[in-house]
Amino acid sequence: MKYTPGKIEKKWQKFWSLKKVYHSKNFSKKPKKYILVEFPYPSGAGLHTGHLRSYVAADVTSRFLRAQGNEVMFPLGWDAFGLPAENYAIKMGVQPEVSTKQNIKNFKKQINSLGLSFDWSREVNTTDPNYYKWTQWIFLQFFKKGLAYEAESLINWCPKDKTGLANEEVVDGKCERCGTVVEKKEMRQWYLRITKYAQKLIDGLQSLDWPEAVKLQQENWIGRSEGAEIEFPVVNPRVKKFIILHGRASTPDNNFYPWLKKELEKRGFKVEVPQMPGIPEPDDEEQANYVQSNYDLDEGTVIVGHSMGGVVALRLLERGIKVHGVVLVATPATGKFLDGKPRHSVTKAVQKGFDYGKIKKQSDYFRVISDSTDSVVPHEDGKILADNLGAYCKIVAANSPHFNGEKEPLLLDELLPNIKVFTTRPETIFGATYVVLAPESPYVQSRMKKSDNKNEIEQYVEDTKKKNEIIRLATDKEKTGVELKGLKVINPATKEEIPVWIADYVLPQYGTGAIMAVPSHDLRDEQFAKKYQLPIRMVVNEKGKLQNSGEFSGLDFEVAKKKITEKFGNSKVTYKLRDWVFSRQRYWGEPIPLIHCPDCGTVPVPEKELPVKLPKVKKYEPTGTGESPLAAIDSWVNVKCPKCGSSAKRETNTMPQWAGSSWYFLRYADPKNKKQFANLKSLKYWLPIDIYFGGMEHTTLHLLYSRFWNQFLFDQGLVPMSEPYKRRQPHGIILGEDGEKMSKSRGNVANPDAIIKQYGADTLRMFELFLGPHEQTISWNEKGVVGVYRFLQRSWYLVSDNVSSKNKDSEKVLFEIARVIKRVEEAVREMKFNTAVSSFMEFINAVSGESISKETLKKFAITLAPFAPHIAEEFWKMLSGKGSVTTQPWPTFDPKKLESQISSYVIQVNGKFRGNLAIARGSSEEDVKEEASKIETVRNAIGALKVKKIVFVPERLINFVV
RNA sequence: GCCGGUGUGGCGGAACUGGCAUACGCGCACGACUCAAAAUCGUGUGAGGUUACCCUCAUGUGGGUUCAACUCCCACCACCGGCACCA
Repeated sequence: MKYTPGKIEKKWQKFWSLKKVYHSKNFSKKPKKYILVEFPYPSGAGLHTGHLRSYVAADVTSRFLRAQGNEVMFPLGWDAFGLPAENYAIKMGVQPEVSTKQNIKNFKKQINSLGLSFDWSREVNTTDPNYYKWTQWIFLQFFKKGLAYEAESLINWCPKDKTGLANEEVVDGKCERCGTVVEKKEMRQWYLRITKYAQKLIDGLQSLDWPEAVKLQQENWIGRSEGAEIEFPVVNPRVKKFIILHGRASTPDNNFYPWLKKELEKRGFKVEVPQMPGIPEPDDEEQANYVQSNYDLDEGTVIVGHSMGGVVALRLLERGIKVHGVVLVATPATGKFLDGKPRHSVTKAVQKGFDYGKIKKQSDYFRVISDSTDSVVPHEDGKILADNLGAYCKIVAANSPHFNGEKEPLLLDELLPNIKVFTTRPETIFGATYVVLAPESPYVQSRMKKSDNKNEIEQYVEDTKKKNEIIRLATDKEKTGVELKGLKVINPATKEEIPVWIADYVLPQYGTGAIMAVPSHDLRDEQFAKKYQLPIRMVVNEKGKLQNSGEFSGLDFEVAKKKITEKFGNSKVTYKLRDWVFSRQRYWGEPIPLIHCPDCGTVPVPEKELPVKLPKVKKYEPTGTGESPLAAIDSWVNVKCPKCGSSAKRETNTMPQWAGSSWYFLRYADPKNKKQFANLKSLKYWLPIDIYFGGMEHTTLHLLYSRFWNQFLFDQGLVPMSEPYKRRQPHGIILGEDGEKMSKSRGNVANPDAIIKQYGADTLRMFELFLGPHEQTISWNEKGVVGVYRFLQRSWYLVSDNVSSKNKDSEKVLFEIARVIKRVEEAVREMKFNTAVSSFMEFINAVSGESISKETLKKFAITLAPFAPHIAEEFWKMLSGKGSVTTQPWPTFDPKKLESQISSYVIQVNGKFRGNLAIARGSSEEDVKEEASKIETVRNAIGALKVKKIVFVPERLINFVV
């Protein structure tokens, strides 16, 4: 009988499917194992050898664990949303829905042709509305907890894919998918606040059984660094005095006034807080009179007017008083109040109006600060004032509504402009000889116009915008920058006035977007300082002791770091991780379930209306304008606000491909649930995942994102564990035969179908494992396939030649079968599948020609089944075993059979191999020594020399030292 | 630059806890079967010296520890992967 894989494999695949042998039960009494492989996106190209790496390994593991008596869940599904699927549909000129369905069908066929033991009863598909309903639902939980937010900012934009990208999707300044150089684009985008979980994501790694390399890579990506934030006050010699005008019913002793006075005085300014007349219902003119006649206001004065005090400040200027600056804090402009209570004096004062034309000329600058949480004065009033005064209006969240807190630190920032820097080396502050701002820094924007070299700065900022990420981030590039002339800051340690520069080597999104430059102890600062001839001062010597550092000189740098941080700043931890850009301007993704209402703002779609289904459209190509194709579908976009019922519009951006894959492993536990994404009881039974097989390339993408989602869901009490993946098993990349990455354009993509056709799935499976260690990168080389095929063929003859015999096992066979079971068991546990295959081959080589029993052949079939399940089933049938080989318990072996009665000793002289000795097990050192000494080669090696010492390792080795 | 990893025959690779380096497979050579070929089976296959037996040298390089090192320690080299003007 010949081995014909083509015939037997189809048959058994059908059998497994019909008998549902791989379906796993919830709440079985057996111990559970959850084995997971990364679910594929069903591309048009079909399954490739890269997929096989983890699928086959995970399949072997699953089958092995089943045989060992576990309830094993080994599911698969489809990650079918996203750019590749959409691009493929565009290319084929069909709807993504259609091509996706087709591709899934094809994939499934290929997967089944490999005999993989997936539990198809748990299949999920991210594009199925019953699935993405829950993706949307989870998104809304993020939204409700303030972890999904909308912001306008510079993001990475891929001009080819015509969509925004997350930071993780940009590799070397290029789009991770298509390799196009990304651009920076100012866009409104949805973000997930993954940065809030930065620390948790680092901490969680500790307890996981993951390869160190993977943990490290995630840790580096999150990029925690400890340092300090230090403020460098801006020099403004013209300001001598502050006068704080309190609000309508206040006194100088309440609100933030005493605190602010103290803070300003600490910095050497004169501060006055007049006790205004006429409270609680004052007259603005009367108060202005009082201030005018009792206090000196001049061009060195800054007036801080809080609420009604702001109105008085404007009145003073209207009268012709000149001051240096005016800061209006929560100052009313319309006379309307949010709480509806009347404040007649204020309304009366405001409604008289102001002569803004005149007022504007009386102060060098105006600044308006409103509180977004104000419960009295609408913050829109601030905008009105700012417009009229031509000033910059800042809307912030005050410590206490209407700035009624005892401390309002944001005010201090406004009154005393300073540049806040982040540094990991605060101990070098005495060497900070200049400060550098990122060109994108908002401070540069507001300061630029006043600068002495305005044009030069504007030009530099413009130039920076035009540079793409690659050029900007090239480290070998010569540093460039311009000085912000007319601006100086004070080094808080040395009290020196130092210059402020703008340079693109400082990045806007890290730290505070500003640095203190210490050219003596930072290479980049040094390059910059040398080019622009800025001073360089050594402050730490080679032995790590401070010098030229005032009272800190002589201290060890570690000690100084602590002390200096305490004295001049605050310790601060920053992360490189950035918030996750979560919207895409493409069609084929989950619609973001939000509605924009002109009155109510952004309103979530009510839960019972989920899923927000992706509408069917004719044109789904990207628009390129930064808007999703969905925006063009009026009938879908226009809806009623769920809160107030007025006309509103749907959010038209879709989610990135990473959304559906961020929680799919939870759905497998309870895939058909209509009321929840999965019930807690099922999750408790199955999770966490025992082994997660997948690629290294997902370490800082899917693996990080899904841990974040899971941790969030855990915090909401929706999942039972904070970490989903107990053990991670990455695999090496399979390169093409030419040693290059497999790609269609190179034409080096290996097609598994051809091998299956020629040699069968069992050969392909075992060959794939035999190629090399699972974690290692390997080149696909089909030459070796034949070796595995020969092995299966020899196994076939071994079994078929012995089925009808009544042989007994020879001693050798008993030893070999025990050995192979043991070795395979160990190999699977340690994921050394290549050596498992070797063990099988050695077994076949060793027992050919031996007398072998049916019992032993059955054991062999069960052991082989995880690797080559089809042929193993056939063996099982031939050997008249009952049922399926896949449901047989793992064979046991007698460990005593492994201990031969004869020990083979290695004989060494001076550590060099000189011969072997076969001697009865348990022989004494004396006996071994005597027998060994008789061997000629050993005698020759010892010769006339004297044996000084004998090293004896029982049952293994004897070494004569001469 | 920083952080990981890997270096073993012609090739893919194995070697437990320091104990016969090169298992297993490919390839190659020779032989058997055959009219012949393929397939299959058998034998051999690290390098050099020696026609035998045997000796010497070999696990990226140089050193060290040890009776004994692919394995442990130190220094260096090469390649692969990740991060990277991250203050």
